[in-house]
Amino acid sequence: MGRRRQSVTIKHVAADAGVSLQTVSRVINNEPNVRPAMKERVQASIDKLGYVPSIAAQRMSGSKSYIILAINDRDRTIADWRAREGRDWIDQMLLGGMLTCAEHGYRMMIELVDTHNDHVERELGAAIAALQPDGVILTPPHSENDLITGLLAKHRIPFARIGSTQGGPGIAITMGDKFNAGLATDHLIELGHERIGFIAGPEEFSLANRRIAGWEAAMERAELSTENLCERGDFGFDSGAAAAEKLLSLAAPPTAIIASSDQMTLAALAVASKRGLRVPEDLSLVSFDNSPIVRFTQPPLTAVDQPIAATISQVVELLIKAQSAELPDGPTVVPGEVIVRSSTARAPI
Amino acid sequence: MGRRRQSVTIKHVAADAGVSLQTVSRVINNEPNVRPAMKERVQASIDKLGYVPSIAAQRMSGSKSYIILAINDRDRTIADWRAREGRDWIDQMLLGGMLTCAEHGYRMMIELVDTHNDHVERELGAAIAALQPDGVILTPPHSENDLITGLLAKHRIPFARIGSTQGGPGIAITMGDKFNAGLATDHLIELGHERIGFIAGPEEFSLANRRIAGWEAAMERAELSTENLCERGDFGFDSGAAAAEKLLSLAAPPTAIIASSDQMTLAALAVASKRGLRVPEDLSLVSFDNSPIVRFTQPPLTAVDQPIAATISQVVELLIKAQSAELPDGPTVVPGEVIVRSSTARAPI
DNA sequence: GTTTGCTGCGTTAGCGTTAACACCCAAAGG
DNA sequence: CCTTTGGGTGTTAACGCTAACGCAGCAAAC
Repeated sequence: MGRRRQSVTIKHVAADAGVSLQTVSRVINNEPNVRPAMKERVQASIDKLGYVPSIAAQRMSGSKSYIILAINDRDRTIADWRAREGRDWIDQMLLGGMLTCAEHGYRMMIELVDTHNDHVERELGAAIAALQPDGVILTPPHSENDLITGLLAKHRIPFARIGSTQGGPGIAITMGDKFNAGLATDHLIELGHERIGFIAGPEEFSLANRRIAGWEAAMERAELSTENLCERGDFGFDSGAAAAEKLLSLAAPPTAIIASSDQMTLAALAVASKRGLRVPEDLSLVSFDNSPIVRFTQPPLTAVDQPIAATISQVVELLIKAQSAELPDGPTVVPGEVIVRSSTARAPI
Repeated sequence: MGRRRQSVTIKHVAADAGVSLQTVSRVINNEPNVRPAMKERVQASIDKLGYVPSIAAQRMSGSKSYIILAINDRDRTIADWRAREGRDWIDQMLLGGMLTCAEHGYRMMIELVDTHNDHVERELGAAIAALQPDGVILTPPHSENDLITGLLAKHRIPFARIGSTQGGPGIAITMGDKFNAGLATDHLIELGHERIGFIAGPEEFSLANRRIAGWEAAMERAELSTENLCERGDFGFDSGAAAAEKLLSLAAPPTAIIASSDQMTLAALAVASKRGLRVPEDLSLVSFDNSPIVRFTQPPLTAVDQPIAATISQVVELLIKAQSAELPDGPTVVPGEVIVRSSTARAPI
């Protein structure tokens, strides 16, 4: 196999236009101090030859890499995949991110990293060194891993922490978990519910706690008790079932339950049906995530839509800007909304 | 902004180990003719300094780019995304591909390209010139676009055509559409069905035609008629509903329907329920794709599982091998299987 | 004892691009 | 008229890595 070379390089363009390499480079990068006539001439040669700069070479000579790296948890991703459970986090992220990247001439790459691994730092370090991205997007639970954020800060790479409200380096952006949980709770309160259960996510996800806070605040505003009404799960089906069992076994069981993931809500639905409870007549359910599956359950679920794509899209814009300008200071919040379907109704009398 | 340099380069390692750059390079690339003692010494320095080669530089010096590029249709991807309809093609592809890439030290990148655009060639050309991938994966309908395959062949980049049985350059691999359709049909025949309808995909997808062929062959083997029993859709809900209406309005309506996508099957389910037909007592349904949603419908759908992840995984392996060895000649077929759930039952008497 | 061949390293010359600087020329200022 | 300024362009030297070749040293073959 012979060495495979780039077919048409900046040299060819320069030769064709009869100018120096640097002038072509200037045109490519839209730099000032090029006469319009010259610019046009070079551009004509570029178009004629179908020249596209090699990002590898661009990166080599010290400029940007035009790559935004999104870090996801490998274990969780693989688990989701095997289960084919339809948590479409990656899909949403990929699209929101990729389209926005493309608009700015960037590309997005996904890297799966093990969270529960001793050498997260090593794995991530390898990825950054190999790819030299211009920006990094951290998804939960990586977004609050100090080792990772420290590493990125040290390398001076702009990065964003999705789903984190903590201060510190990097852009913090959340999907308004507290606000959204409040929305869901208010929706149920308006329907006359007074005992509203909450199935939260695991403690290691700070968003889980923020959602609890939102639910509690809404309950407090309405002067309703939250005693015993909060259980934790791990976002998966089984844990959701266990939590729902507990809540529905209470002496005064809730007439509505908000669960922090579609899977857990599905579990609650199954438990309710097993216990002979009709949804929504006897029990109202509100889900979180609004992934595709909730439209096809019986009944279709009222759900809080998490604006993943919009969030990632905004993050990408911020990261690209971050290279020239300074980052915004406080955490950014992208609010979601409640999509009302048929799993919520007026509270039973 | 100062020029951002790679923190630890091959030079540092060479200096630390007291050897030449080339020797370090040889160790990195596992080349022969390095004494074990030397190799160990260099490796120790690499580990100590936490060195990782820059893929940009590797690519520059004429070696591989360690990037596999997956081309998807932008329009369709965006449409799926907007609709949140849970077609998890990208998810599956990403995972099957990324994990296998990672095993071999490669990375997978996704590129969204407009099919119905005049400048597909330009867009794709730009992507390969910029990225210089070691291999390209073409998904339908790109896989049968001669402009694209021609371009790749010209650039001598190994590529795979997913879902294409056509001969020609590149690796052809399909998910056994004909075989799988036969499986689905046989399943229904075994249950005693004699009038089995088929809702196919659009003609521009050759897999749609192969599925029809599989269905027809199975029907023929069982000496059953296929007359009027095949309708086309575009894989989406509405077209599926229209097709189901037609089939169920026949003088002798089918007792079972196979639809070529989950969305179309969902539509058939809705149409059946509107017409007062019970599934599976009055009408059996078999779906294609087995995406997450089919487990949560009422009843859960019997579906042909398309082994997307496994297929992409295998393709990646082939592409990586293709760089050194020659490609396999004929088209490869990865068979799927029928996942039996509750939407199929014995034919009504 | 010379030739041949192989192993195990080092040296050099790029790969395609941009940063940094050098240069020329015209217009402005003294 | 001579300087200064700065816009427009070319030249050179990296960037981090690998291919290609060079050159010892040693063993087997003639």
